[in-house]
Amino acid sequence: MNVALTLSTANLKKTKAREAVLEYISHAKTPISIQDVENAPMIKSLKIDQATLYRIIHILLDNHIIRQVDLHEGKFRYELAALPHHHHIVCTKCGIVKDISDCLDPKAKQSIEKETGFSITTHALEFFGLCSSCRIFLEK
Amino acid sequence: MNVALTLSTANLKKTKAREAVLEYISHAKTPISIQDVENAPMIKSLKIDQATLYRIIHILLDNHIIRQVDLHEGKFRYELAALPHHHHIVCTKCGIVKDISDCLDPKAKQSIEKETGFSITTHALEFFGLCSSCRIFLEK
DNA sequence: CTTGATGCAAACCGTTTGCAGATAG
DNA sequence: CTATCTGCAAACGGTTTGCATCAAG
Repeated sequence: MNVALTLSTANLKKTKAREAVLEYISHAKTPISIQDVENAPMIKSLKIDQATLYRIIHILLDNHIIRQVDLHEGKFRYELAALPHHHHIVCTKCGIVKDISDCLDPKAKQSIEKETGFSITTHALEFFGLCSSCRIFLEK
Repeated sequence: MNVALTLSTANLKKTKAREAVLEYISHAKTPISIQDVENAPMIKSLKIDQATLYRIIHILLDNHIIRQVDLHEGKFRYELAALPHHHHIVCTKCGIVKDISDCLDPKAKQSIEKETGFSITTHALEFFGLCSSCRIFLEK
């Protein structure tokens, strides 16, 4: 992804902080938390304030450049909004997160809308369990 | 549900605070938050400390009397563990929560375990949208 | 009588905010 | 030059903790 172009397309001022944060998120292999962002060497060296990081994240969310992910950790994570729709599986021991391509049967949405009278805009689906390494470790 | 019996079956001391909290949760129609618990008149009149409420909730969780629900609100909710497995739909405008009976195709679990190498212990599925009242209100 | 439950106060973590000064356009 | 982005510090809401006291068994 072209970070500078993405920012200018969204009419956002190009600043060192914004470029660094977006650069970091766009290279992440899993959804990342604000804490991950602050600890990234690339960001640390710029000494960006935590409040600024939160503000940048909100701007990127508002402009649909990133999306929020909630893996029931008591904090949010973020990933590029351009990624295709998918879900996540989390290891409850080591915390590793993997993407899942599988999704709901699309018929489910309609039947739930009918059942509840809601109009559904989004859904979230998270799986929890043990990754293969943790499972092997626990079996010993 | 018999609150006193539930506590004694789990070898938990029967106290006013525990009985009141469990009584309250067992009559709730939707998953409730700690804040809901403290604001319930029944609980308020007993002047139970917030720290105590959190401790009671943890004990009930540990003993599988209640379960944690995460509706992406930045806080947790709780519901009776004895309720049959189900999911939730949340109105993003007014916050109302409804239960959903629908669930995943059970085949999905196996295919995801195969795809990822994880052994899945739980999953969570949340729907977000507008309830019928809020939708009507917004259309006007 | 003894273990463990409670109240109180302090602290935690993730997040938001107000304000003054810096900087992109 | 002006709008807005940033750093700093303070505060927030949800949650956890240490410690002394109290009550269930």
